[in-house]
Amino acid sequence: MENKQTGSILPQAFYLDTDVVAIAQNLLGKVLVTQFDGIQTAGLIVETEAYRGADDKACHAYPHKRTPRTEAMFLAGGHAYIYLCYGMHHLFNIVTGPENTPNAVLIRAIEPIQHIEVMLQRRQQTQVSPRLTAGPGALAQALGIHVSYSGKPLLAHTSPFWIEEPPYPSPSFDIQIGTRVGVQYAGTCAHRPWRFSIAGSKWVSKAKGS
DNA sequence: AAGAGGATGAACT
DNA sequence: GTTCATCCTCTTG
Repeated sequence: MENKQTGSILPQAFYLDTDVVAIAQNLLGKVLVTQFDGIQTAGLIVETEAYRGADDKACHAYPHKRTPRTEAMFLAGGHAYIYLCYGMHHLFNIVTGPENTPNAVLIRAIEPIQHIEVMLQRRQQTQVSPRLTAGPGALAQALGIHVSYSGKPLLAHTSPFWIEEPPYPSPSFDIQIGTRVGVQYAGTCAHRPWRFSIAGSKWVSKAKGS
């Protein structure tokens, strides 16, 4: 029942890199923290996907297309892009690159770290298992993330969410590379190896088409 | 104004 | 492996 505050928040500079694919890899092993109603829940990022608005048909903002939904992706790196998928799942993305560069990293799975009992309650589960936080819709629900927070920054402890360095030196890991899930409509872009996960982690989602 | 489909997950057979 | 819940967004007319 303690709110650990040991990690340091990643600065905006981390998110301003124009290479969203590199950032997607660099986010593995970092800690995603959310804070709602004064209670923090957190998990280690173990699976990500990169989306690039300029030339990636799988990206909602392709090709640089502004709509009310994708507007948040045009913010500077270090903001959240959250949208509702299939009418019920809130998918959490991190905007990257300079302003007006609609790139984002989808967080697909985390390893629960903090206030797991709160996550279980939000998910209406009783047993801790990968089902708790494996998959973008699952982890968003576990962390209390809602589309109404789309466009919020991740840069301060006053934000609803942010990303920290892990509180202790994390062991080195290999990165598993694959194709993104559920983007078959994107033609050849669907074959891009832009899905990354921590090799061997049991907290990574089981994807159908990869 | 209307319709199709989606960066999913759970519960089935 | 298959079905389907559920609703917003975008495209088309």
